[in-house]
Order: sequence, then structure tokens, then C-alpha cells
Amino acid sequence: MSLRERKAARKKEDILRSASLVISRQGFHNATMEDIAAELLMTKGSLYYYFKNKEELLYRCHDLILSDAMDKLESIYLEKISSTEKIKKAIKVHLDIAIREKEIFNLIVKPEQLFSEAHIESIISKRDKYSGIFDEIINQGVEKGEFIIKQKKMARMIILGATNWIQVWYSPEGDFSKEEIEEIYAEYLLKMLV
Amino acid sequence: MSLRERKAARKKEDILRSASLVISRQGFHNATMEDIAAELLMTKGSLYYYFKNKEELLYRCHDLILSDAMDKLESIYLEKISSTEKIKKAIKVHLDIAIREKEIFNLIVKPEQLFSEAHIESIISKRDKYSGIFDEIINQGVEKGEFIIKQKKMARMIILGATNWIQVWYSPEGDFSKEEIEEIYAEYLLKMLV
Amino acid sequence: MSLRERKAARKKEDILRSASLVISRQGFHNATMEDIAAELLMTKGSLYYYFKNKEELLYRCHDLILSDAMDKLESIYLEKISSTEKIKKAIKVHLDIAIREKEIFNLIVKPEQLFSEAHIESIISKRDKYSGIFDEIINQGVEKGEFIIKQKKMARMIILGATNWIQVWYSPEGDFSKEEIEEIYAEYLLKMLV
Amino acid sequence: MSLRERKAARKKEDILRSASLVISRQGFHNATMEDIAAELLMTKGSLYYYFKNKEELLYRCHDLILSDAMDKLESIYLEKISSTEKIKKAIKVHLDIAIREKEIFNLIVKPEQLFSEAHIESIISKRDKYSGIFDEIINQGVEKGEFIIKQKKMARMIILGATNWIQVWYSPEGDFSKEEIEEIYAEYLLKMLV
DNA sequence: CATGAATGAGAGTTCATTCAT
DNA sequence: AATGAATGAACTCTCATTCAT
Repeated sequence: MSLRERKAARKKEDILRSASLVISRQGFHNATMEDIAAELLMTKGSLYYYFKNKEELLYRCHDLILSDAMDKLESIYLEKISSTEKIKKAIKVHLDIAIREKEIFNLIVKPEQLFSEAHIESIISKRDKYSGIFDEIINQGVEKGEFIIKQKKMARMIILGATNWIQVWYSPEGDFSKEEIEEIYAEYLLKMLV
Repeated sequence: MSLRERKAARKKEDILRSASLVISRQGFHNATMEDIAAELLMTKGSLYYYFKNKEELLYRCHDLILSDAMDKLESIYLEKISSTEKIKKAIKVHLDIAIREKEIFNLIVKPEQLFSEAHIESIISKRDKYSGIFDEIINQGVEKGEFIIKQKKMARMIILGATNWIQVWYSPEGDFSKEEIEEIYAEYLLKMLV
Repeated sequence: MSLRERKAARKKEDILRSASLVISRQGFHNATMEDIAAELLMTKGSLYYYFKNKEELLYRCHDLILSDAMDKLESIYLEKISSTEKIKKAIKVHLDIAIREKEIFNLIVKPEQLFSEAHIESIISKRDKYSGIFDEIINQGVEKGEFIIKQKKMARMIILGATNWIQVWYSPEGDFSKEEIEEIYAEYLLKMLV
Repeated sequence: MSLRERKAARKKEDILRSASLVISRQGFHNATMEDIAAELLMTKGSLYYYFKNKEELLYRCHDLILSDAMDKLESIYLEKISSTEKIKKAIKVHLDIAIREKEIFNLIVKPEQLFSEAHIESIISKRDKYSGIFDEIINQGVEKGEFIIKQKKMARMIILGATNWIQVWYSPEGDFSKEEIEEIYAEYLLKMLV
């Protein structure tokens, strides 16, 4: 990759970061291209130099965060620790991202309302892959006898639902630190599995 | 209430129902005033006779559903049954509404993005009141020794998060009936409390 | 048709007329929706109440003029006169329209550049039908021995080309009146056929 | 002319050729500076080194082709052949260019829509000069008794109109070869003059 | 010389809202 | 009470043009 290309790649990332920020603040539907550009002191026209349209930009945004989440989750999955530890760590990581990227994470919820067919498939498949790791961890735990749960899919849904919800109420100024919250969530959700 | 007023009240309800329907189908951001009117074979201009603007309409819509949920929840709260039974019933009722009114329920999640300051306070207070009943049920359970849980608020958050999330994946064509799902959810979430 | 509908139909026609005018003045590519609306003292948004988008509006515009031309041409075709008279009259009518609706007539030339697949077929078929009447007149003339020409299609092309071209140079202030020009064109082009 | 200047001149020609190509393919209104540059594997910014803006480029493009046509037409005019032969040759040459440079030739039709006042005069004067040669040929033919036609200007208009029109329908895959078409056109249009 | 990047004006389109009838 | 019609602001997107490097 040449210097030029690296610069362009960096700029693209900057834009995605800016987009994430604006979206987190205003929600996607209220985030205009102008807003996103303004955040970077650019003009909206310039965005189109890097992304062919708004959907593409949003898609990349979404993809970036989901990929990042995937990486973290996968490396937990590969660790040599008990399933109990794995699910706890997974919950914490998921909470962490859900707090940081709240709006983007919401895109994962209803991609149909925002993305056209061109992207929807890829998004859903990535989302399923992500959930799949949770399933795997739960499966292993059940096999090893660490977890006692019959409806494994449902348990995963409960876990993801509960953790995603955190965006709604979490505030850095709250009574508990992020770490404390993560610890409690992990502990409580684990009670459900054992 | 005069006949005329009763007629108008009835019409307002019709509109709210129609709005709920359209919003559930398309999401709010994709539900135009025209869509809502069309559902009732009206024209969008007429809606403004009953509601002063779109936000007002959406607010009433939201309010209606939340009030309905409140009523159901309160009557459960007042029943003479164990806290365990109460929380189970509450979870089931909440799931029921979340499934039926998925899009409207989303409004509860982030009212700031849609509602202006005129309504936001009322919405949040109603939402808090609703959550408060869950808190009460949990509190009573703990006091009576039915539940063993320290972070009661957090537990409530987990319960509401998990149940709200159901809209994302529930489909009438799925492997489980709505009743089965409700049963499993109630059972699993209860494990967390005891 | 109710009064309302008649009014709306009339308005649509007004818009088409306005569009024709603006297009004649500025060419389609330079005719914006705003220009067209301004001609009628409307705002561009209103146009969308009557036509779903610019292409649709342009298509209707084009269709109106071509249909009108068709009617005139067909009635000439059905007259009980010699082929010589018919082709003369046809040429005059065509010149007449070409002068009046110069830009719109140009649409007939290159529909591909402006219309999407939704309309292109209908346009081409109408255009072909129009040319077809010229062909018929020529055919009949040849059969009856009035015309002596081998390449009938080519002759038709020459006639239409020559007459369409008139938009380029005709001016009401020129040396000849429109009627004189039509007479001369008809006479000269006829020489080619006999 | 220095080496540098010669190089620049050559490049300018390349650009004009490329522009002609792109315009022929897409029409001017759909031919962007980017398209033209891409054809030469350049970036659009570079075009501005050679031409001060798009209009200038288009003007030169147009000028090049018209000058070329002029040259060919003039040399025919100077040949020692009958007026009949001259007009035939002129028609064929004109058809040839009209087919090859269809879109550019269209510019000749309505320069007002594309060119600003800075160029319009020069374009019209060149166009008139071009037409003037046709007039001259016709004049000579009439003087020599080869042609019998009163409205000479009108006859020239018919000829140019008919021949320009060929762009609309000519296709290399058609029933007739280009040469056959040219022959027929020349023959038929001549019938009008004699 | 050439390019990558940025700009800004303007286009088409959507939609909540208003209002005379 | 209801509607048809009109409006205007906001949005996405395009593209000729500029300019530092």
C-alpha cells in the first residue's frame, strides 16, 4: 500500500469514526451527510469521494464495528479457559462495545429498515456468525457439564438482549462503574445457565 | 361528553390504531402521515384535525400502548399470588406487548431521538413508572425471601432488556409458539433471581 | 369525470404545456423542475403532486405531442385524396408540429439518452407507428404509380430528416412565412418521389 | 513551436479525440469531465491544464470536427467536376462525418444550449461558412443549368436536414452498408435539384 | 505536468404541514 | 370534518472547478 493509499484509508476510517459519533448522538435517521462531514470539518460533497453513497458509508461503519466485535469475541472463544469464564468474558466484551457504539449496534437490530438488498445478506450473515460464537460457547459449556440449560438458542437471545439493552440506560455518571456493571451482568446472566 | 366529542374520540383511537399498525409494519421513520391516513382511507390533511402534528400523534400512540401495558402490569401487581408468580406473569405480559407492538415499543427505548422536550419528560416518567412496578415486584420477592438478589435495579434491567429484545427475532413462523417462548423466558429469567 | 378530476386533469395539462415551453426555450437538460414550476408560478414540490418524477413528466409531455401528431397524421391518411396530396399534407403537418414543439420533437430523436427502460419501449413503438404512416402513404403512392421510388424507407428517412431539421433554422421573422416554407418543402420533397 | 509546445498540442488533440469518443457514446450531457479523462487514463484535474473549462474543451472539439469537415468540403468544391458530381460528393462526405461524429454534430444544431456568448458567434459563423459551400455548389449548378431549383437556400436546408438526420437511425448492422446509403441519399436528393 | 482531494452550487425528490373550500 | 392542493425546508447526490503538493 502506497503512502497515498494509506492516507486515503486513514481518511476513510476518520469518516467512519465521525459517522459513528454523529450517529451515536443523533441516531441514523437524524444523522445527515452534512452532519457527518461537519464533524470532520469537511463538506458533504467530499464524503462522496470516499463512499459512493450514504448507505455504503453506513454499511462500512456497521461492518467495522461488527468486525471488531467479532475479533474480540473469537479470541475469547479460543482461549484455554472454562466455558464459564468464556461466557463471562464474552458478556463483558459485548457490553463494552454496546456501550461504546450504541447506535451502530442498533443497526444490527433492524438492518432491513436501513440497508438495501445489496448489503442485507452480508450483514445478516455477519450478525449470525457473531451470535454463533455465543452459541458455541454455550454448547461447549453444556457438553462439559458446566451449564445446565435446554433451550440454548433462547438463552443466547436472553443474554444478547439483556446486554444490548444497556445502551438505553448506561451513563458514565451512574452509580456503578462500567466494570462493576459488567461484572454484575456477567454474574447474573451466568446464574441462568447453571 | 357530547356525541360529537365521543365521535371524535373514537376517530382518534382509530387513527392511533392505524398508526400503530403502519409503524409496526414499516418502522416510524418510514411511516409517513400519508401511509397512516391511507390505512384508514383518509387523506393526510385530515389527520391534522385530530392531532396537531406528527409528533403529537406518535406521542399519543406511544402513550396508549404504554398505558395499556401499565394497566395490565398493575393488575398483576395487585393479585394475591407469590412474587415468583408475579414476576413470571409480568414477564409474559411484557413479552406479549413487545411482540405485538414492536416498533412502538422501540420508541420507549430512545424517546430523545423522536420526541421534543414537550413530551420527553412525560414519556420518561411513564417509562420509569412502568419499570417501577417491576422493581416493586422484585423488592417484594426479596423481602419475602423468594428472590435472592442484591442488585435489584440491575436485575430489572436485565429482565426488560432480554424481553424487549424479542422483537428482533420473534416470528410467528418460528419453532416455538408465543406461549412456549413466554414460558421459557419466564423460567430462565427467574433462575437469575433465585 | 368529476369536477375535481377535471380540474386536476386540466392542471396536468397546464404543467405539460409549461414544461413544453420551458424545454423549448432551454432544452431538456437545462430545464429544471424549478423552471417548469416557476413558469406556472408554482413551486417545484407541487409538481410532484401531479407527476411522480421528472422522467414521468417528460414522458407525458412527449406522449402528448406525439399523440397529437399521430391523430393529425392518421386523419390525413384516411382522406380520400391522391397519395401525392397525402404526402404533401403529411409533410406540412409534420413541419407545423416540428416548428411549434421543437424541443419536444427532439426527444423523439434520442429517447435513450433521457428515458429509462420503463418508457423507452412505449416511446419507440409510438415513434415507429408514426413513421409507419409515412411509409404507408409512400407505399400506396408507389402501388398506384404516383411515386417512382425504390428505397421507400430511405425516402421516408430523408423526408423526416429534412422536415425535423427545420427547427434549427426556422424563425417567424424569416423571409418566408411558415405557409410558404411548408409549400416549398412539400413541393421539393415530392420531386424526390416522382 | 518548441518541443514542449508540440507535446502539449499533441496532448490537446488526444483529449479532443477522447472527448469526441465519449460524447459520441454517451451524449454531451451525460459525458462528464471524469469520463473524458478516464478514456485517456488521466484524471479530470489534468484536463484543466489543457483547457480552461468544459465549455472550452467542447468548443475545441466541435471546432476540430467542423474544420475537418470544412477542409473536405472545400476540396470537393475546388475539384474540376460537374456540379452534379460535386453535390453528390458533398452529400456523401457530409453523411460520412455525421455518422462518425454524431453527437458532436448535434452541437452544431443547437449551440445556444451549450455554448456561452463567447463562442456562439464563432460557431455560427463557421457553421454558416460550411453551409455556404453547399450554397455555392448549388448556385454554380443552377448557373450552369445542371440544377433547376428556385429556392436554393431551402434546398440546401433540405439536404443538410436529411443528411444530419442519419445519425438517428444509422447502424453498422443495418441492411445497407454505409456506402450504399450514401449512394442512395445522394441520388434521391439530387432528384430534388434537377 | 499530473494528481488526489476538496469544494460548492444546484439538481431531483420527499414529506410534514397548512389552508381554502 | 374532510379533502385536494400547495408549500418549503431538508435531504441525498452529482459534477465542474480549484489547488496544494
